[in-house]
Amino acid sequence: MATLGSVLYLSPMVFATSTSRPFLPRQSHRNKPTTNNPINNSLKKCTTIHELKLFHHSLAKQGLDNDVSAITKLVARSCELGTRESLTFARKLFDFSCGSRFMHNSLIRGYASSGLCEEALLLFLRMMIDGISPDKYTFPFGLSACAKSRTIRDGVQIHGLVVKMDYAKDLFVQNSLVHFYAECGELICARKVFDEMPQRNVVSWTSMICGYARRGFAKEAVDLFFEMMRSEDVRPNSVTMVCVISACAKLEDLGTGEKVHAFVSSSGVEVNDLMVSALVDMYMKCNDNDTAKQLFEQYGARNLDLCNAMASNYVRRGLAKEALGVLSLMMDYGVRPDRISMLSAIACCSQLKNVLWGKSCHGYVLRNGFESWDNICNALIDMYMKCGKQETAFKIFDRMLNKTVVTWNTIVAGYIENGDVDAAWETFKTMPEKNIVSWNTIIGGLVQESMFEEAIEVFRSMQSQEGVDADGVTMMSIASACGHLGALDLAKWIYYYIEKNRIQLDVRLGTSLMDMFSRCGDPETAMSIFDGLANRDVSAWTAAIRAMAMSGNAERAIELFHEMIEQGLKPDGVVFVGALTACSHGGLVQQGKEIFESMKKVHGVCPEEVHYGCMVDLLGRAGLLEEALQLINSMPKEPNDVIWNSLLAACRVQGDVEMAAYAAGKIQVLAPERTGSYVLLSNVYASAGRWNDVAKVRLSMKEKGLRKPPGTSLIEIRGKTHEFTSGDESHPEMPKIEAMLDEVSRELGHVPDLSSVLMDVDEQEKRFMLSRHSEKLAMAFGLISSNKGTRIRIVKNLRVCSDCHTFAKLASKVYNREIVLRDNNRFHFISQGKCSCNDFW
DNA sequence: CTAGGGTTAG
Repeated sequence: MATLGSVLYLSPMVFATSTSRPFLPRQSHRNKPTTNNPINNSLKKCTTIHELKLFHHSLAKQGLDNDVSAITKLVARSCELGTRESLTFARKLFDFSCGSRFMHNSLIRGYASSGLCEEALLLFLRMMIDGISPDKYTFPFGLSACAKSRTIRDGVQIHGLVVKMDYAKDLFVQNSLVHFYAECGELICARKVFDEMPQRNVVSWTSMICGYARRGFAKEAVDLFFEMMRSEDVRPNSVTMVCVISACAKLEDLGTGEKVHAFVSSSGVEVNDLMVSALVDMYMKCNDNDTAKQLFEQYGARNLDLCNAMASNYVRRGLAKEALGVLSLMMDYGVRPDRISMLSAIACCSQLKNVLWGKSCHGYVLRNGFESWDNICNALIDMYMKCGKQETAFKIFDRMLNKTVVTWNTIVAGYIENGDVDAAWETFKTMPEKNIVSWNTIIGGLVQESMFEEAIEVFRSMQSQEGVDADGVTMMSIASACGHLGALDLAKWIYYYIEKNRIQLDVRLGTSLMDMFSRCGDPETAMSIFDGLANRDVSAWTAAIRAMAMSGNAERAIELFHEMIEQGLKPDGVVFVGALTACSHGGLVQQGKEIFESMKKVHGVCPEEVHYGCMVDLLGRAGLLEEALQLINSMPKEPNDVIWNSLLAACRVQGDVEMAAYAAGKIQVLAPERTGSYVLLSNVYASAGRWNDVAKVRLSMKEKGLRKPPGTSLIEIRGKTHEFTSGDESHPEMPKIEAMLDEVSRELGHVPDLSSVLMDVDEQEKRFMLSRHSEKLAMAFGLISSNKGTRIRIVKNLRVCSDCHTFAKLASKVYNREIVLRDNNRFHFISQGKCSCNDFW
């Protein structure tokens, strides 16, 4: 496959600099009657400003340069070309001549169609001052200028004039009004004009349908299309079809899209390039790649618009390679990329972080004069920022005349991509305008940097101070932040907030919420969200499996896994991690083995390191340490530290000192900075009473400058989060907490498991240190400060210690409390003296 | 004379 980069360098013919193409108005599908007038015929042959000027010369030579009819025709043709130069030329002739109504109309139309809307409206005004009244042609041109430039005030004035001058019954004028109001976002006004029309033609319907579709009312657009099909004898044409197909694309509803497509095939509406592109775009947006590809192959890669639709959809999904493939295939056919193609191409370079290709795109942009377009500049800034070339990005940024909110957002996102949250925040604070994407960018950046509380704080100020409404993307970030904090009250509030504000709960948001509730220890709510999801993809099923696995319900997790396959979904690497983790946590050795075996054989998914890690967990838990070691040695790739750590953790539970030392040795070579392995190893030695070895491990940690990070536990009481650090006695309720701890150990007969203390100190000291573990402090605080019978939820940053685990089980029985303890590895649902982990973690 | 898809940032 030729890459974009290579084609850019190797095909000078394709990439030769072009003169900017004249802005020709779209061809009418009707054939215009040919005239035999010699002036008309020779004017028709003029396609450049140069030829028009020559024609003017020849008129002068014949003494016809004062002939009103000839000059009028020349002006009209000049306006039709629609380039800046031809319009200037037309204006000169216009200013020297009498300026008939027809000539005014021609010029207003020319200005409007080439985007010089202000000029068009000024001329409209001057025409009336000069006492030439507008006619049924002037109004559509003027309204089209207002629609294009979104100047509502002027358009409304023109509407008033239409009524006053009694043109309100003209079909063309009415259609123009519908289009104008719709384009300016005044859909209610547009609909009012539309509803009051005594007769409507296909343009009326199409304008209204298109207005809905473009303003985000895709459902209304599709409904109106079907209403048109039912009620009137008006038949849709290809323009109507393009509009309604694009509405289906925005709906992302395959069923409706297919219905409309079926109609196209049966109705005999002429299929043109634009319709095929719209269809391909629709199928891609509805996730039906096969049909999209089929159409793409059927209609060929020579179609610029079609390729653009394919490429932009690939980029949107992060498939940069595929997008570049389509574009280079297109270029192989000799089709030159336009600005839309370049938008996709630059976004590809940005995704691939390939600044070399990015630069050649930049060159092509400059050679073709695309850099005057804001969107192209935004894409280039994004590309240079993501490639770490901030200076180049800012050069483009400084030169931009129309910096929009998108431009600023691009800069903020660029900083975040480079991990510079401070710069992102400074830019965010000072940018002249913010929209929901700006907020989502900064909130997402904070979450990415693990600044969860800060993210939630920004989210709160976004609504309370700025009055900005959150959307689904905001909520996904916030749900992720909340999940990391493990704060269930907050999670419930977030769920409620989404319902209250009618934020659409699609699969992606649903999956985020499920993970949030799982991580907050509420698998029931996670599953109820899953039950309510309409279109479950593999990620959604994975979240459900994870929820069940986390809560210790391994059997249900495996059932879900099989149900998913029965429904015809293709499992990916991630869902296997979920299923295998479930087996491991639930001790389902045989099923775990079967699933692992089936990965490659049945489902064609190659097991990766994580999957081996799950298997080592699974075997180790069952006491099959030798088998686990064999599996590690049979791995196709060199095992990493995570896998050895799984074995080490298993050795701790099984009390296998020798293998523990072996595994720890491997980890210390592969990842010397991992403190966890030292701690686990010293745990093993301590359990075996080998204090000399414990001391050695501690000494070697000290030599390497490693310290065991302090254990911290979080507990949420009535919406407020309390943090406890191991040994920290600064909490204001400390006397009560101490009393509670004493009560448990004295009266409930809790015998401290002194082997959990890694230091060789005297017994009393050990006892004291144990009693000040962060999770114990948090549990004691939870017992005294929450209502009887309520669950106690604690989030710990490290693995829970075995003495604290025993303590929790005892407390759950004696005080009749459920305790949910989340550590850095898994959940412990503790109730009536039992834990969902079956004492293995 | 009036209507058209794809358009960068999260």
